[in-house]
This record gives sequence, C-alpha cells and structure tokens, in this order.
Amino acid sequence: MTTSPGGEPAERTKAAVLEDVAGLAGVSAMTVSRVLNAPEKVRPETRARVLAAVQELGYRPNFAARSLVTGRSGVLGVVSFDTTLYGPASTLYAIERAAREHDYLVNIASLEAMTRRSIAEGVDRLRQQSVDGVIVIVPHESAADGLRDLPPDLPVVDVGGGERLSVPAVAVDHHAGAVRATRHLLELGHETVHHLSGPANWIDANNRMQGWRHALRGREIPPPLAGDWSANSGYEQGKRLSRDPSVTAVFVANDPMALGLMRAFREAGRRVPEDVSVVGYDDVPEAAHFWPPLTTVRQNFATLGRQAFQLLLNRMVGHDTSERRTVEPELVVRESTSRR
Amino acid sequence: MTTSPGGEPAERTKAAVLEDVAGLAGVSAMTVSRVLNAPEKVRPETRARVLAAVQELGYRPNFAARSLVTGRSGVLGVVSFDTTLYGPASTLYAIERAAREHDYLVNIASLEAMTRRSIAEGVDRLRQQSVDGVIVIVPHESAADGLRDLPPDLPVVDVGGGERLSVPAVAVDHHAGAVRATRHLLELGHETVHHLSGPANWIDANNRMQGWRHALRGREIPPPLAGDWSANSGYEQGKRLSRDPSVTAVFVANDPMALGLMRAFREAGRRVPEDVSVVGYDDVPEAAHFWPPLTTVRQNFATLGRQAFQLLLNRMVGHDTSERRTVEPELVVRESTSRR
DNA sequence: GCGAAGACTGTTATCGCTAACATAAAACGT
DNA sequence: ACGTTTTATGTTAGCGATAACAGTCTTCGC
Repeated sequence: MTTSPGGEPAERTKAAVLEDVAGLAGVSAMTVSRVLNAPEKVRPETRARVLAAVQELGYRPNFAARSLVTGRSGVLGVVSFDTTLYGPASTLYAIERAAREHDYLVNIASLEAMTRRSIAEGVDRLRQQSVDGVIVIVPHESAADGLRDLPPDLPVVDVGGGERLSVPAVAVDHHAGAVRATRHLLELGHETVHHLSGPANWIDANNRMQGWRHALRGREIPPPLAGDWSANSGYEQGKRLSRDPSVTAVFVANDPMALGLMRAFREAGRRVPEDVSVVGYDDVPEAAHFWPPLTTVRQNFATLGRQAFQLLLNRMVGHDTSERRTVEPELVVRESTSRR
Repeated sequence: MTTSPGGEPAERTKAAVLEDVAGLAGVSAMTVSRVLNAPEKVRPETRARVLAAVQELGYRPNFAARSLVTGRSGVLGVVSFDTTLYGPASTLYAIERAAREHDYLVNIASLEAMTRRSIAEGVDRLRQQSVDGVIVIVPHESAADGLRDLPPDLPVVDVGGGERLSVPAVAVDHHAGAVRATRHLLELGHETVHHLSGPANWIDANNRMQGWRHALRGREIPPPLAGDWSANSGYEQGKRLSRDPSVTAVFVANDPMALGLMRAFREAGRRVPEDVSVVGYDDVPEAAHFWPPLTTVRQNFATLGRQAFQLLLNRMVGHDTSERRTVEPELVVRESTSRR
C-alpha cells in the first residue's frame, strides 16, 4: 500500500502517514505514535526500528489530526499594533524566542486601528485558527475594554496594558521611568521640565506623563505637548517649543520624537545640551549615535517578552493567576543633558 | 444533549460543535457546514435558522477538524532573521496585512543564526504546524543553499534572496539603488565615493557594493569597509574613515550605520555635508530628522511584502511559476550631500 | 398530468491521529 | 510453580469537520 511502484522509496506520491510507518516497521500505528510522544514506553529495539522507518519515509505527523484529538495546537497568538515600531517589534521578537524554546509557534495578528472592536477581531482571528493562548500587546486605553469582551476559556496575557485588567499582565513601570528622567533634569539644576508626550489614550504615554507630573510636584508644571511617536511629530512640536525661551529641559516620551525635537531646536539656534537638555525614552539602538547622543530611559523589551510568555504558559497549564509583573526601566545618561 | 442544565443558554460547559448547531436548527450537520461554506446552496429560510442557531450557541468551527479534512490550514509561515531590524519588520508587516485581506494568518519563525541548517529548521518548524506556504526573508548567501533542501511540495517564496534561486522571488534592485546613490555623489563633483558596506555574505550588502563598484567604473575604487548594519559599527568604521583626509563622499549601506558614521565625522571635526557628503540606504522613518537630514535610498517594503504574498498565493493555487519580481528603490535627496 | 431536470437536504465514509481499554509477554515474590 | 504485578504492544472508538453520493421535493415543459 505504501511502496512506490517504480523503485526509489523516497518518491512517494502522497505524504506518509502513521499507518505507513507502522507497516514498514512491522508494528501497530499506536506504537509509532508512542515512539513519537512517549519514547520511554517503547522497548529500545522497537523504538529504533520505528525511528528508522520514520526516517526512511520522511514521515511528519499531521498537525491537524493531532490537534483535533488532543485539543491543543502548540500555537500561540500575538495581537499587536504596528509591529514596525521598535517596542512592539522587540517584544514580539522576545516572545517568539521564548515560545520557540518551549516548542510553541507564534501567530501574529497586527491591528489596523486600536479600537475595542479591532482588538476583539484580532483575538478572534487567532482563535479561529485555534491558538492555545494569546498575548495582547496593545498599549492603548481601548485594550482594557477589548480584553473584557474576551471569552473566558481562552488564556490571555496582556503586555503594557492598563492597571485594572482582569488578565495576567506584564508592564514596564513607566511612571518610575518618567520620574527618573524628570528628576535627572531637575538635579541638573533646571527650574522645571517640559514634556512632549505620546498620543492621547496610549497607556504608556499617560503613565509617562503622570510620572513627569509627579516628579514636578511643588513646581510650576508647564502644559505638555503631544506627538504621535514619530520623529516628524517631534520635529513639529519641537519647532513650537523652541520659540519659548524659558524652555531649558524637555522630557520626550520616546526616542524618535526626541530626535525630531532636537533637530528643531538646533535649527532654531538652540544648542543641545548647552541651551536645552533633552531626555528621550526607549533607548533604541541608534540613540547612542544621535547628535548629541541621547540621554534616555531604557526599556528591557526582551525581559518583557519573556515574562509575558511565562505568564501565558502558567495560564495555559491551568494556574489561574491574574498576576501582574513589572519590569523596571533604567535611565541611561549620555550627552543630551547637562547642568543648567 | 446541548442544553445547559441551569438556564442561560450561553453557559455551556463544552464549546458547541456542528452537531449541536444542527440539532438546534433542526437540520443535519451537513447543512450547517454548507451554510458556513457555500451559503448560496441553502434556502434562505433554512440559512437564517442555522445562522440564528450559530449565533445563539456562539459556535465556531473547529480549525483542526476542518483542516484535517480539507488539507489546507489557511496559515502561512514567514521565516525571517531578526524581525527587529527595520527591513524585515516592515516586510513582515506588509505580508501580514496582505495575508489578512485574503483570510490567511501568519506564523513567524525567526532565526537565531543564518546558516543553511537554521533556515531548513525554521521552515521545518513551520511545516510541522502545517502551513500552506512559506515566505523566506533571509537576505543571506546561506538562504540559497537553505532553500535547496526544501521539500518540493511546499510552496515557498523568497524575499530578497540571491539571483539563482529555484523558487519565486521578490527583491529590491539594490544594484540600481547603489548606482543611483553613487552617481548622485559623482554628479555633485566628488572624485570618487567611499563605501561602508554591510556584513559579508549578506545579499543586500553584496548587491549594493557591486552597484557602487559599477557606478565607479573608470575611476579609482577605494577599498570598502564593512559594518554589521548597526549604528555602532558605522561609528567605529566612521572613526577610521575620518582620519583619511581624501574622503569627501561616502555611500553607506544602511541608515543606522550612516548615522553612526556621521557622528564619527562630526566628532573628528569634519562637517557633513560641507566637508563630506553621506548617502544612506533604507530611508528609515527617522532619516529625515538625522543631523543633517540624510540623503538615502528608499526601499518600498510595503510593496515588497505585498508582492511576496501575491507570488505565494499564485504558487499555492497551483500556478507553478518561478517568477522573479523586482522592486525599484528610489533616491531621496536631503541635506547630507552637497556639491564638492 | 407526468417524466426529467433542478434545488435542497441528508447519509455515509473518511481525514490522521491518540485516549482508553484490552491483551500478551516477561518479571517477580513466596 | 503459580498467581500477581509490571512492561510492551495492539484494538477500538472517536475528535469535528467535509466530500461524495443519495435521496426528496419542486418546478417545469409539452
């Protein structure tokens, strides 16, 4: 039933199935299955014979059949917004690596928009391909709502979402990061610190803004500006800020915006750091080579991703925690900040 | 068999299956299946009844069962090296978008290393979860070999690989891009153009280097330096180059390295573009805000990704092309280059 | 008014695998 | 030596969907 008519055993028309291997090894299909899933339960010589047959036929278990009967797929999903951004991309990468080590595959669903609906849709798309669990990287207010609509039977872990989520979560402590950045500037003798924030309703943006506010307590708090994370928006808002001569220190909510802002200041004739000090956020790999090298807050995305996977793994094996883990960011001082 | 004991119909213990829906709608399972897959073959009123039942039970088809019998999974795989890099990340994103529009899901396998072995392993991992096709983004010499070992029954499309591949491929014409960059510098009156290349054995790096060489024919061709794509390597090699006073123009194989290089030149007291002109490659979103704004070669990763998906789709439906498509890069002139 | 074609819907078999139980063979204690 | 446990393998019965075929009921032409 298995032998190909014309000679070469490697030349089969259809892919080999369990039964074929069993036939060739002279055992039952079940034994082959065991060799693959619980080798210790099969006598070494039998095992060897089966393995040889597997090898010879180039047998590969049928994923669909297996997961139909086991109810597990070995695939997990990641819902993310714009995986082109440094943060999500790095987190995704770390998740993928962690997943691979545990023999999980990662399926991605990026979102066009960040609405409650689109999150639900993203999760849904993944669920239809029966992922075993989902990690949601949507640092937006809408995520909180989006996560509420989820079916309770699907293990979900959130990354960088809000505080009051019903699911396990990992997040960087942006409040602390912002405080560190702002204090650093105050300690350098600046009267106050201006802030260029991320877009409204982004959790990260809000947390950083709050941290900034917190560190500024008791002082004059200038009205914050908001960008859209892009260098370009940093440039535009920078142009505006540079007209205000009282500005001597700016805490910018991410590195690309800081880059744009520094360009605007430079073009306006205000030197960084001599006239104005700037602190960014993220520590993208290029930040050390900006002009001037950027003082910034480093987020450890690798840890973030790994922790997210760990949490998901816990939930998938049943531990019904709604644990929340925090990753501490770190201030990296370079040359874009100086004493007043 | 389906009704929950205590009231709320939404509260079932096990997920509803086809049979449950059929029961509730008073039809056979087959009819339900048809409503879902070929609605026009079912009378409108029956269809409505079935749909209502689907709704009520929150029925979702079982992916594994479906793909077991149809032999298709609706998932495609992307094998890529370091999805944190701008190029791969953008390509991946475009692929994912295109895939979504055609109701495919994307599975990723990032590679630790870029050897022939690791590529084969990556493809294998994906194949085990029975993807319907694979897109390989590995712009490295090893890819060519890695692709040779692949099973012939799996549709594969290559992105940015070498020229002599046996599979359909999409690639940016880096040779042309490099020629444009180099000519631009020559036309500005520079005697010759130096080159900071990417790492050896990267296809893109080689193509760009060849284009640079080609555009320089008839002139003195300075020995190229090589970096590893990182801003840091650009900085290091930039320090070396900046010691050579004869250097007036540099074509750098990507934007981050150009950033590092410009920093090195600035620190060495050589102004860009007054003393030295620099051209980068990629046009990352930040390039317009580098100091000075970087003249660079823009790659359209979105198109690249979309085309790759198209090609894969063609192969999956059977068209056995080994078509090779090319995407043209575009020179974007900014302020890092000036007349000699 | 009646057979044929068409429109719907149902039945059966099967995809490839593994859980659970059944059996056979080997190992063991007394 | 003989029941009992242990170890190794085989058998059976689905998992949840769809393909292919088989009916049933309309509809229609003449």
